[in-house]
Amino acid sequence: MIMKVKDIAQAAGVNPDTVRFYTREGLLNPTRNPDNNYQQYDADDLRRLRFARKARQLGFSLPEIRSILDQADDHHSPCPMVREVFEKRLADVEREIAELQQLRERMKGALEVWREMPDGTPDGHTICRLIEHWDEPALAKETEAYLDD
Amino acid sequence: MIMKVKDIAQAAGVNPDTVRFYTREGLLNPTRNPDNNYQQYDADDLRRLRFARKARQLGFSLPEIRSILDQADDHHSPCPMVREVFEKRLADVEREIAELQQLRERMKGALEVWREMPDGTPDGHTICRLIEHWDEPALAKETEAYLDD
DNA sequence: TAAAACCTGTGAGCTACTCACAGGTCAAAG
DNA sequence: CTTTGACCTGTGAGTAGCTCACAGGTTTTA
Repeated sequence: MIMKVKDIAQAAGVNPDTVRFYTREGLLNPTRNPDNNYQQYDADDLRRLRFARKARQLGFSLPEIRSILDQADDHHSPCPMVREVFEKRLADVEREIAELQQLRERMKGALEVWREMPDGTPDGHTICRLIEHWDEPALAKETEAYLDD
Repeated sequence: MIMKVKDIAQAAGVNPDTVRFYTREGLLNPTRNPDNNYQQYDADDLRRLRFARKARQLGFSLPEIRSILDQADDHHSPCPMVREVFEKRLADVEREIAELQQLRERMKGALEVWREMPDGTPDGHTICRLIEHWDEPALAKETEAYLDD
């Protein structure tokens, strides 16, 4: 089964440019049609592409995916590494969720407060009191420790 | 009050490079010391910088912030726009949270399933069964509708 | 046979910084 | 008075993962 860029892109549900990009990045290994210089993708490439997309959904980076693919090519089992990276990613996701939830609560609180505040025209001292009266509890003591994060 | 890059950066708790970047982007309007060509920031710049940082924490983009600042310079009240963009951002954050929570559940489910799966060496048909046996319910019917998102 | 639709590679654009570089300036220490 | 170190300057590249634009070649369809 020989596929051109658009064919394999369609079969995997991605943008043809993504296929080209993954090819550039070495995740796919198409052959060449010597007649017209077109890329020729086969079933193995499709498998790799679908794998890469699934891994991306799971939060793996392209270098991680490439390294999994490379190990698989060398007949090593990449799965232990997958488990490891996966657990790290799960922790990342949990942290991201916690941060976003915190942000959401702060935004909701701000909206509450803002409901009673007038708009007001900037007067040289105030730019937008809606935002200036937003307190960010996370960033106290600004004048110190500006290189710590 | 005249401040050099490092001073204002420290006062706002940001990296000096960020100050330079914001200056390049037109968010800050320092004057020049003709003697040595150094940037001179004043209290107004500090106010703008602090405002910009707070707005960033709220999820505003730099173009949005610049437009708020510009409107404030023209003595218009930017606050109605702020309320509007803010509510959009809140909706974005809620959506992000929902997506991440979905992802987390799927990841947890996958870890459950994987606990019973052997690692297995790739055999030419299978790359990493851990990931290949991950089902993504969100992306059904891959071969159709690949341009819909 | 001509237009439409595809293919090619390369390069830029997106976001919000951060860092590196090469060279100029300035304050305190010797 | 000179040296040393810390600061300043602007520009350009790098980050992640695509996406799009461009200019030109090829294949399919009418």
